[in-house]
Amino acid sequence: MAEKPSGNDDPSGLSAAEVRRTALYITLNQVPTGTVITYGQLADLAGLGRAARWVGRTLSQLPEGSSLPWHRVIAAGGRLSLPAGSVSGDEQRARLRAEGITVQNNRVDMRRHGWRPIEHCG
DNA sequence: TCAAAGGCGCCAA
DNA sequence: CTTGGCGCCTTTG
Repeated sequence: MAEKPSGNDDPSGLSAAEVRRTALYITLNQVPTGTVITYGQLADLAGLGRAARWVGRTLSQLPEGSSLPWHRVIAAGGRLSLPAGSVSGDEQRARLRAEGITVQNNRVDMRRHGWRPIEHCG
């Protein structure tokens, strides 16, 4: 007992980094269609605390077969972090629009599409 | 083991 | 709108 092999100490066979990344994928998968979420909130909901930066980087390094709604992840205030004109930026706008989300000037209405988990007191 | 750098979004002025 | 600073987590030597 009390063994701590440097590398992976997860009974599931997943490294700590893998678990974190998986948590992010799962949380991102929880985001319903036609809804958007911010990096900070996604990190918080994933249990990563305030690792908004880490989330942004992880999403930027997503594998080709992730099939995750990365386009639903935007910056705070409902602003798109991806610049219009870029491949991912253009695709993000197209996908959001295809889901019924109106994007104007790199801005999305969090009031209408902002994901609200259970909290309705506000 | 410890230390430092990197990278990115968030907030403020 | 632009710029600066912040703080945070991850990764590497």
